[in-house]
Amino acid sequence: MATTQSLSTGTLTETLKILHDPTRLLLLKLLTEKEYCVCELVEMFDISQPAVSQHLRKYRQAGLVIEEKRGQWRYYQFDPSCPQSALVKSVLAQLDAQDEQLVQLRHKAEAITCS
Amino acid sequence: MATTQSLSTGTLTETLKILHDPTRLLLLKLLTEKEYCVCELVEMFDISQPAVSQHLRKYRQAGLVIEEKRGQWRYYQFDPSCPQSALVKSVLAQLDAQDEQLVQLRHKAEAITCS
DNA sequence: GCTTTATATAACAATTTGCTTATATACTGA
DNA sequence: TCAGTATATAAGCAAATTGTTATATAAAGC
Repeated sequence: MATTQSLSTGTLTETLKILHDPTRLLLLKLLTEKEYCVCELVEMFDISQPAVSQHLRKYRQAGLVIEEKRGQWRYYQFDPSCPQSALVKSVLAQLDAQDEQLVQLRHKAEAITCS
Repeated sequence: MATTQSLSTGTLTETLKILHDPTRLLLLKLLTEKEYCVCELVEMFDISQPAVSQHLRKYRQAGLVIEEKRGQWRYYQFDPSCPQSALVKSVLAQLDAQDEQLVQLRHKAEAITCS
């Protein structure tokens, strides 16, 4: 259950600005479920590797994700302790669990292993 | 208490796209509290009348607000029965009730009467 | 050290956004 | 009917966004 927090208009709208892109919203939804390696995400989404990298950078700069370097790879996951956590969770909770795009992405993820 | 609903990625991101603008977010926050006449909003925000009108149009087109014509004036308020209602409420609930911009707007509102 | 693989950054084009000013529409009251 | 007030729409512009391709960086393994 997401607790209510107090965000300024600035922080709130900055966070919404990041979430409003469909690709990025789905990306973050996945990152709340488990950690993903960048190369897995690149295979799952129909955009170039730099595009994925740039989306992740936005999340990194906003402090919404945790990045972990392991060997050649970088793993990302949602940071549940970030100040915007309650907002992000309540927004993502509105997403239909059976949303076609989301289901398709999860399906793709199953067939992919990084390394 | 906002109930959880199921929105598609499309509807969800379209709604977030509307909410991510600071002016528009504050505008909608006010419209959830009580109805406002356009001319009141124009006096309260430091933007031109067409700018306010255009923000309201976005909300109207997204089905988030109710418009009521009374005489020469048009009154707007948030439509709590819209499909995105739970999302909107949970987003606005994250806004600090003492947010400086919000407090200032409410203060301005007190000094304004339309007609 | 060189090559391969993973990832980030830079530079750029197309599109979208949020304002502005100018103008149209519509209601009100003398 | 005309003038004033309220609101919407149109046109135009600067800034921001999201993708692309090209390139830089860094780790891994031969």
